[in-house]
Amino acid sequence: MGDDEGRPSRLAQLVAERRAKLTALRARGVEPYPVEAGVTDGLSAVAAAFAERLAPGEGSGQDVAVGGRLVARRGHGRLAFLVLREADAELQVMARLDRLGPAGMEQAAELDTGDWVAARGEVVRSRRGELSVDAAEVRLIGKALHPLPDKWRGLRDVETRFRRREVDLAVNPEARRVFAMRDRAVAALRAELRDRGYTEVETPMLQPVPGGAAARPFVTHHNALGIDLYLRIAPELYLKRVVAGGLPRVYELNRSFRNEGLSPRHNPEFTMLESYEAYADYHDVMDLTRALVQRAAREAAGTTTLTHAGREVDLAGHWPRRRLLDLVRQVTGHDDLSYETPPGELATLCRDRGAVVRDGWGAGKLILQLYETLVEPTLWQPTFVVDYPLEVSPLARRHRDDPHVTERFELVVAGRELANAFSELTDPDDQRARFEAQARARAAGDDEAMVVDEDYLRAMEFGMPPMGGLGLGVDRLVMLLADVHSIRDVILFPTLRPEAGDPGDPG
RNA sequence: GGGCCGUUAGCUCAACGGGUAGAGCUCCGGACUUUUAAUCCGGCGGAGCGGGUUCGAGUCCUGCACGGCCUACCA
Repeated sequence: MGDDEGRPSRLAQLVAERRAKLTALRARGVEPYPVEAGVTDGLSAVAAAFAERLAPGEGSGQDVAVGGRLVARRGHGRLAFLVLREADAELQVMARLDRLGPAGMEQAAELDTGDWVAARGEVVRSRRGELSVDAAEVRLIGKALHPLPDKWRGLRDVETRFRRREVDLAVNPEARRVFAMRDRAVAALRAELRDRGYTEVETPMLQPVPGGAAARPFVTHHNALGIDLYLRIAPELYLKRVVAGGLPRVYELNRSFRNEGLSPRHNPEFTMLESYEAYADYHDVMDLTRALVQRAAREAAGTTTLTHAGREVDLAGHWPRRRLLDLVRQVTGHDDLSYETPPGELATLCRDRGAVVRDGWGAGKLILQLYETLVEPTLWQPTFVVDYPLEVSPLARRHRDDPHVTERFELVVAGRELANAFSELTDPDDQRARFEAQARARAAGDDEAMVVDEDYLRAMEFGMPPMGGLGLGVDRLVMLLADVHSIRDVILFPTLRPEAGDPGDPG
């Protein structure tokens, strides 16, 4: 495109100019992609070490060797200022003819923004007070063939930001902020679990029977074994087998995969924290969940009082625990609703209130539907919604006082589910009956219903301790903490359709 | 999957009732030894792809591609 009549596009011209420089360098025996950089000092370390030192115009007498991406250049004839950036740190390099000589100055002048550059020299403060390296040597260590986006306004186009995250990270501080926050949040979750004596484990992502959640899986194929395998939709069943094996506290923080539609809140691969603790019940897990989220907030955002979508979210203190049925009774004004209310009556109520209904749904599913439609979006401050209907909770233990519900909770913050947890079902006969009910639903056309997992049932038959389990959506937690509203902003390389055109052409 | 909206130079943005598109950054050439969105002078570069209507389409209609938002399923 734009390439007809032999007239190169602007981009092609820019790339050609940079390629010409690269060719000229090689002709002079200079390698534009050397194996070693000679960088011994980090930009941020140098900036920090001299932050409070040196008066304008003063030299330190100390040499450093730094590296970074050239993000700005200000030439003054016999003097040039080069700005190097490494992550969020920037440092100015002064290239002076006096110091570098004609050949060195020429090399510095040939650099383009975007190039990776190493500079060695004395740390000084410029006359205008900017910390600088008075370069004795400036060296190209990685030539950029493509121009950087606008140095002031960065890269705005959302599609390009996701497709070329390297450019987004290079020029948009906001992108770096979000992923730095993600790192701190994940580290905080691991630290809290470690402090509580949890063991981090890794269980199969390739599973012969996809279990642990209600979702459609991705299917793949193993050539040597000649079998289909599924990318896991949850690690749950394997983790519970590890607890059955005698590790009392385990967790896994890693990817799961669900073959569902994409949205600002759903990516086909997403990161979930799942933890299981022997001798704990769902009340204990609520305490754990609150500790995890509060610690992640403190260590990633620096506070438990967040702003999200322009509204305050206060994660401090204790969080209310509300029974799901009570919330539905309250929002509908029907105080007599129960899991024994005839499904036909509930279906009518659903339709009246704009909730989607399908044939064959029982009271539990219908009440859940009312909750999800009418209540969940309105819960802004952190709330534990407890005691979910039995029929929609095939892996959760029956409630000790109420046969219609399970000891299950979801944590809702900012109108969204952040975690899902329960007192785990440990009775193999009950589990078999639940699987069979799921299998019947599956046979009736529910392709998200679970299948009977005999390996898992046999593991249960060896005996499981009572345990509490947790699933926490890590991407959504980061969205909450970072105050971003698309899951694609917290996943480095979100799933996108391939670009049109030759897929082998690197743009 | 369905609905609505978007796509102008490498990047960030304009303009106009349908009449042949303009700026900043980047880049190239020149000046400049203390700038920091450096400055000054000169220069290169453009309508996602394909049809249609029209004397004439970036602008109107339409098909496709990709994206965004809403919706459906889920975390």
